[in-house]
Amino acid sequence: MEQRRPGTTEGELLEVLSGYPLFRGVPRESLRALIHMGVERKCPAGRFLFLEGDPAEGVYLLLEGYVKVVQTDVSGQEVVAQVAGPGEPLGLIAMFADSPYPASAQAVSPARALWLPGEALRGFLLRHPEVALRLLRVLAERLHETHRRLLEVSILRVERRLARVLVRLASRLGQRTEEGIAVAMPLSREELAELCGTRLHTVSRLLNRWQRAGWVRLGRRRIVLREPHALVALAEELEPREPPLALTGRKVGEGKTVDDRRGTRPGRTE
Amino acid sequence: MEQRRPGTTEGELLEVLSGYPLFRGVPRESLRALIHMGVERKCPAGRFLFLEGDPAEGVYLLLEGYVKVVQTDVSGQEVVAQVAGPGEPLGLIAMFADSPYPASAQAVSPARALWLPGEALRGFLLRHPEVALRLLRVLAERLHETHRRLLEVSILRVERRLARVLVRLASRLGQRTEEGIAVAMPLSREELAELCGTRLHTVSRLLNRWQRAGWVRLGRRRIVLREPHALVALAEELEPREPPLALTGRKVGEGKTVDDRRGTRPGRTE
DNA sequence: CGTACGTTTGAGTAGTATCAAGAGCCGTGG
DNA sequence: CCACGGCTCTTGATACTACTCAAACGTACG
Repeated sequence: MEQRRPGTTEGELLEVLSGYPLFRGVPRESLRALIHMGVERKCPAGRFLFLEGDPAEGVYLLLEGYVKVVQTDVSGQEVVAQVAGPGEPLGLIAMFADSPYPASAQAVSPARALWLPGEALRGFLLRHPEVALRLLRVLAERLHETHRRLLEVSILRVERRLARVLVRLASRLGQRTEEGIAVAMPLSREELAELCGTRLHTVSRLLNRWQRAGWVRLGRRRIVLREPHALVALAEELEPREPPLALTGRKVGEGKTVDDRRGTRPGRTE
Repeated sequence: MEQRRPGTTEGELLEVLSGYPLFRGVPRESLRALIHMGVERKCPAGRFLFLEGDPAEGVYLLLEGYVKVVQTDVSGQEVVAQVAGPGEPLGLIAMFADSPYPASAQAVSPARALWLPGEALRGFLLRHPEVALRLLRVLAERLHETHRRLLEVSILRVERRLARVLVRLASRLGQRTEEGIAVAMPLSREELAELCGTRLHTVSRLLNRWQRAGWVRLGRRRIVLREPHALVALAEELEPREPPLALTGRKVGEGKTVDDRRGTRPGRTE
C-alpha cells in the first residue's frame, strides 16, 4: 500500500539481500541493478500485501515482520497456506505459473518487503541461472512441506496435528524465554485452527487441556511451550497416548473412573 | 529395475523429448547430449520406480504409462501425493531440495521413464536457464495444486472432495466412451480414498450411491462418469445439495421425514 | 466505561472412521 | 475346465471425533 521511498537506503538493501542464501555469490553490480528495479513497501499489521485473485506483476521479498498466506473458500472459510518470516520470497506461484495470486498475503506484524517486477526477475534469472536453481530449491522445499501437511490433515487426528504445528512453529519461529519457548509470531486460536485444518473451538479446548497439564502457557495471541518434549511425544507417538482425554466435557481427572487407562482399547478385549 | 538398452532408439527419444513443452526451443544437440547421459527404464505395473527414503541421484521423465506418487505414514497409512502421466517429470523435490525421495513412485500401469542423473540435469539447466524457468513453472503449478488439495481436505466434506477428485481425474486423464467419460488410470477404491483423504469404505458407499442415481458406472478399478455435470454441481455447489443423503443406513428416500428440506439453516432465522 | 474482539466452555449431533462379514471377479494350478 | 485362494469391492452396525450452535467471560482499546 505505502509505496516508494525506502526508509532504507539502497545501500542497506544491498547489504541485506547479499546476506540471503538466495543471492549468495551474485556480483554486487547485478544485485544493485535488480534492487534498482524494485520498490520497497511497508505494510502495517493486518493489512494485505496482495489479495487472492489479484493479477500478479512480480514477487515480494520479505525483509521484516511476519506474513501469513491464506487461501479462502467460497464459503469464506480460510486455510493458512504458509507463514513467512524475513528473507522469504512471496508470490512465487503466481510469478512462475503465470497466474493471478492463488492466495492472499496478510501482515501479522508490521512488515516490510521489496517488490520485484516479474520481468526484471525473469531477466535476472536468465543471466544468473544459479539463482534460478536456488529458487527451484525453495519451491521444492515448499512443495515437500505442503505434501507433508496434506498427509497430516488426511490421516492424523486434530490433537496430533495441532501438536505438530506448535512444535514446528516453535522450531521455526521460536524464541527462548524463561518460561519456555515462545512462538514469536502472534497467532490467534482461529489462525492456529486454519493452520491445522480445524476450528478455533477445538484448538481452544486442546490448548487449555495442555495448559492444565502444564505443557503450555496461554495468552492472547500468544503461546509458550513449557514442555516441548511432551508435545513432541504427542506429535510423533505411534502408540495411543495417555494424558489428555476426551475433547468435550469432563476435565482432566474427572470422567468415568472406570477404564481410565487407555492403551487397551476399550471394548476390544471380549 | 530393468536397466539400459532402450527399447527405443536414441533418435526416437530425441523426437519425444523435443515434443515436450519443457524442452521447447532447446537445440537438438543439447538435447541429444542430455539424453546420452540418461538411461531408459521400464517398470511393470505395481512396481516402484523409487522408494520413499531412497537417496536420489536424479530425476525421471515419464515417457509412457501412469504412476502414482505416495507418501506413507509411520502407521502404514498412505496418501497419494500426485498422479502422473506421460511427459511429467518425477523426483523433482528430491533433486532440488537435495534430499532423499520424500515419497514413493509406483507404476499403476506398465511404465517407461528416462532417468537423468542430477548432475547432468543441473549442468544442462545452467546452460539453458529458460528450461530452468519452465521447471520453476512446473513446481509452481504443483505447489498451487497441492495448496488447493490442502484447502479441500481441511474444510470440505468427503462427498464434495470425492466429487472434485473424480471431475479432476476425468478432465486430466479422461477418455470419451459411449457410456460417458472414463477415467483412463486404473484406480482402486482404496487409491481413490488416498487421493481425497478418506477410507475406502466411505468412497465405496458414495460411489454406489451415485451409481444408483445413474451418475457413474462402476467396475473393478474403473469408473465412468455418465453425468459429469451432476458431479460438478456436487463439487462446486455453494448451497446444500439435495440428491444423496446420509452415508450409513437409510437409503435415498428414507430417513426422518421431519426437516428433510435443507437449505434454511435451522435456528439461524431468529 | 462501554464495546468489541479473542477466548473459554457446554450441550448436542452430524459425519466418518472402525469393526465385521460377505459377495463377486480373476488368475492359477490341479 | 473347474475349483480354489486372493483381491477388490459392498454393506451393515457401532463408536467417537470434531463440528455446530449457544452463551458468557475477560481484556484491550478507543
